[in-house]
Amino acid sequence: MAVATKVTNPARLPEATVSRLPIYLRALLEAGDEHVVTMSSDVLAARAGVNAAQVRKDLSHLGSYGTRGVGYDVALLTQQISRQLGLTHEHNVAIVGVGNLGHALGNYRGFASRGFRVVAAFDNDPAKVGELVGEVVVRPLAELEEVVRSQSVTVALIATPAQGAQEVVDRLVGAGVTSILNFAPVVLSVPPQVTLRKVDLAIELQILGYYGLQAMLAESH
Amino acid sequence: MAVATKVTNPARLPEATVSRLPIYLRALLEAGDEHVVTMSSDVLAARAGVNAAQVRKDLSHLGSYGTRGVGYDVALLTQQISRQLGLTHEHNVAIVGVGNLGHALGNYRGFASRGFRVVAAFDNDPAKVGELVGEVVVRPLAELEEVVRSQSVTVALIATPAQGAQEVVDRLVGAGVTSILNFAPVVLSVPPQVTLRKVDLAIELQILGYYGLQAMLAESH
DNA sequence: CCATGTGAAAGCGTTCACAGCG
DNA sequence: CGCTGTGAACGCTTTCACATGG
Repeated sequence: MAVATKVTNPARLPEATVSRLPIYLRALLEAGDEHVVTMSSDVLAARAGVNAAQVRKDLSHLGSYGTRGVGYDVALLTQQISRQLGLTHEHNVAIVGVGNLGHALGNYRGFASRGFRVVAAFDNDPAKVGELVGEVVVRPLAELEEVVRSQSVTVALIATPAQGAQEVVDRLVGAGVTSILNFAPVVLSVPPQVTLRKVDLAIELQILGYYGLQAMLAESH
Repeated sequence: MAVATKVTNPARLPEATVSRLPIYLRALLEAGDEHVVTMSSDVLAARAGVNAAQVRKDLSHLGSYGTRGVGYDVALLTQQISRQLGLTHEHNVAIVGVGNLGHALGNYRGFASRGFRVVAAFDNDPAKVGELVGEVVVRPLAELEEVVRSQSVTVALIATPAQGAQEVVDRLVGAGVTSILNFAPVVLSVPPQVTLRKVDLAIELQILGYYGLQAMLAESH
């Protein structure tokens, strides 16, 4: 009934599509660097490591940015995906927990490239306060709310031990953070309007362990 | 037609189930530490952050290890999941690429706990060769095949820059590695008998960016 | 009586196959 | 003619609802 607006329609994308858009974007940026002007779904699929039909279906959700018989304009598609992902906006990031991982995150190149900027780091160990991680000075956890608010932090990376993590998350959310990436080996809860994703090395290894075992068993008939 | 053997049947588990077993396992280990003897699917679900029906369906794939009217025996279920995940086997791990991330991986506690042991680290920067990462000495990439074979490495963590990664993977696979966890921001190819999983910070951030943007748009009607 | 284990239903995601358009 | 965009088919995952059994 309702006539859907077409190109400017901010319709929700399927989750699976959202999770692949950054892969397409990376492939397109690399292609752009190589001065590739146009790309078919076949080629993009090969570069992204997925099926060509999947690429077309995913991209069709963004609108109609391809040309039949030709392919997709690399520059145009790059721009459309960037816009959808909100990479045109700036995201201020805080790192909580400055152990080995926190340091690695702070020094990671690839934030700045696409609109993410680390503006604060926190740790509850007084010995670490004052250290430099990436380009910011480590502050005590007590200053978390104040800094999150004053620096307009919307994204947080949790690199604390498991035990303190839920409390940290509650405080971050209370101070206005809306997106959280959790590296701590613990299940965290957030209110529904906050997005929480996790990166868990131990879990990934155990999954690899399962398939490794299956391969061994298959090998020995 | 074929009569399926029951408990000892090493049937393939659904992928989605495999990816949740490590979460259940962690919850069960924590419960064990708290001297919890028995757990219902409701409680386990709450601790794992999933739906109770999901827990029961997942666990039903392992066999029938619950007691109706009571719940699951924590010790028994812990043991069954560990066995399924191959955690009773030892997995020798190599880290390739010893930058910030490689160091963080090398120092990560949580390998040893469940059958994974870092036995080698490699880097092609001569300045890094000889450094200590975790408990192993960094070796030059030239020694990769020799060490993978002599140390029976089956699992590799790729923490190199994007450009060298595919070549490293090819060499690892050639030398007998069967499971790879890729941290480099690039799409890698492996033969079908090798399991490849990826952890990609830039992609995770961009996904967060999408949902963060959606939340902002929703907020302003 | 209570919680498991499981068919059945509903929901998503992927892949196919081809109509349609440049 | 070639490649996109898409309806339809298929398969996997989640959730429901309840029969089953300790």
